[in-house]
Amino acid sequence: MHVCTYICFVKLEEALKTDKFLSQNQKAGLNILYTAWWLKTVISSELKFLGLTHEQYNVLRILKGKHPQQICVKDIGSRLIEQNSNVPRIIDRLVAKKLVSRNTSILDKRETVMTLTDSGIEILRSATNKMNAKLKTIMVISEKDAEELNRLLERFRELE
Amino acid sequence: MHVCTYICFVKLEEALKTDKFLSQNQKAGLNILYTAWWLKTVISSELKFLGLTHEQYNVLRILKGKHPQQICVKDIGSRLIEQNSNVPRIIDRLVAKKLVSRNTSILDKRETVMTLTDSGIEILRSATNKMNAKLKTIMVISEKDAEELNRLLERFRELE
DNA sequence: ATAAAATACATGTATATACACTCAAAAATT
DNA sequence: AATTTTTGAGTGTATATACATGTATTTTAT
Repeated sequence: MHVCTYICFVKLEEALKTDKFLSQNQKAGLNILYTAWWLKTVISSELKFLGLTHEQYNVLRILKGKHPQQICVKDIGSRLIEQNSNVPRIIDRLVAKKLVSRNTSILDKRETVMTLTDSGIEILRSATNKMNAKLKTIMVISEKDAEELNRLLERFRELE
Repeated sequence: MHVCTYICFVKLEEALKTDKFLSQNQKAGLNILYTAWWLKTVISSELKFLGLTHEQYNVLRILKGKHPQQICVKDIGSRLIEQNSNVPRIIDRLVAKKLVSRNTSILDKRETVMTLTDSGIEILRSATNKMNAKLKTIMVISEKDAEELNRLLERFRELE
């Protein structure tokens, strides 16, 4: 039994203590959920030392993508993986840590627009360095396999 | 642009509003996270009508697997996909709904053991029927593709 | 120009996650 | 047998998710 630093089991059967899967299809569903959980755990664990959560890091990265332009709450939300994320509250925490500045938009007063502060840029740089180094050690499948994996995941999400 | 009932984008580029991926490997990571989120959303949406959450459903299924034997908190936890789940509190809600009965183990008084109640069995039957019907309509890749997907996901989790 | 509808965000509630800490019971050590 | 260590569960806190509702602003329709 191979237990890695993050209590990761390579075999799904070992992770879930069962080998009763109705089909390869059902097993794939569970496998996707488990792999996502494992990946989130690894990522969160790296970010913890910087006092950031996974979602806070994702929001900072989205802000970086537009920097120095401002970006509104709705546009941040539409770029997040978990599309039901409550962006205003994630921003609350980033503002409290002075990593992000928040203002009402002049063009449309309904909108709240955000930009990274200097310390936001700085902490994001550290986080990204740490993350890239870590991901290099854990995501080790070949580009060809990764391409096939992407193809199958998109097919998995297709309906009918 | 194909938007399904669950605001699902088949193409990751559309889901995340970006096509700047550093590598197929990095894209695969995001793709796994997005697919897992989508699958959880579909599952949760089916269960909502029965007043169950995804995690409550998983715990009920684990209890069913042992029924009529009892199972302790630790063993439930070790069978859950999200291995940091706070099992006592999930159980709290199932006990409050009278779907599960909870007792201190006689053999080891540190352990708390659970079994399904009759209404627990009943609601799980409805939930499983609903879920299987739904999953049949959304998980439509071939068994051969699913097998390849499982192989690649396990390879993805390998280290070195 | 005014009223109605839509949009953007904030906020409230329930549940879950992640993790630290406490306490009782059991197991291991002396 | 007494003490120490480990284990299993419960609890507290911060954050996030999911979703409903409220409010101000903008857009559309009349």
